[in-house]
Amino acid sequence: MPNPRYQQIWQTVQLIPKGKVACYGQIADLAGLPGRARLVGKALGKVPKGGWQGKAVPWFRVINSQGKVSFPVESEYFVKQKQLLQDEQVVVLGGRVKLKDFQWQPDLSELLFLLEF
DNA sequence: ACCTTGACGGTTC
DNA sequence: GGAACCGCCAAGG
Repeated sequence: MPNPRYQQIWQTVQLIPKGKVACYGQIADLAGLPGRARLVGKALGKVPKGGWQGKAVPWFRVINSQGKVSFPVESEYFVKQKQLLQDEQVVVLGGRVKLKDFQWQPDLSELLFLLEF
């Protein structure tokens, strides 16, 4: 079994709606791990293929606080992430997403609803 | 127990 | 914007 903190992070990432993105730090906060953005990065690097508990983990919807994709532009993963985002109408220019337009901003009622399970 | 390593973040220039 | 710098801290070796 994976580290429980990783599970917590994966589950939080699963809440990001299609067509939206979130930052590492934002996920850390929502997961109850404030200040541990880097841990989120580590956890995403260890997402099991095939998802977690039967659901896919949309790792590609997580970018850094500057709105940039956190992979070297020439890397395979950079291309893949960009592709997956664009497939759901998220605009990626120069490796960057306009957070102002695409960042997930759950309101309180939404969070309470999502945590109902 | 010690050390290195991060898919990071905020501040500052 | 972007680069340098420093803080952060659990995981894994």
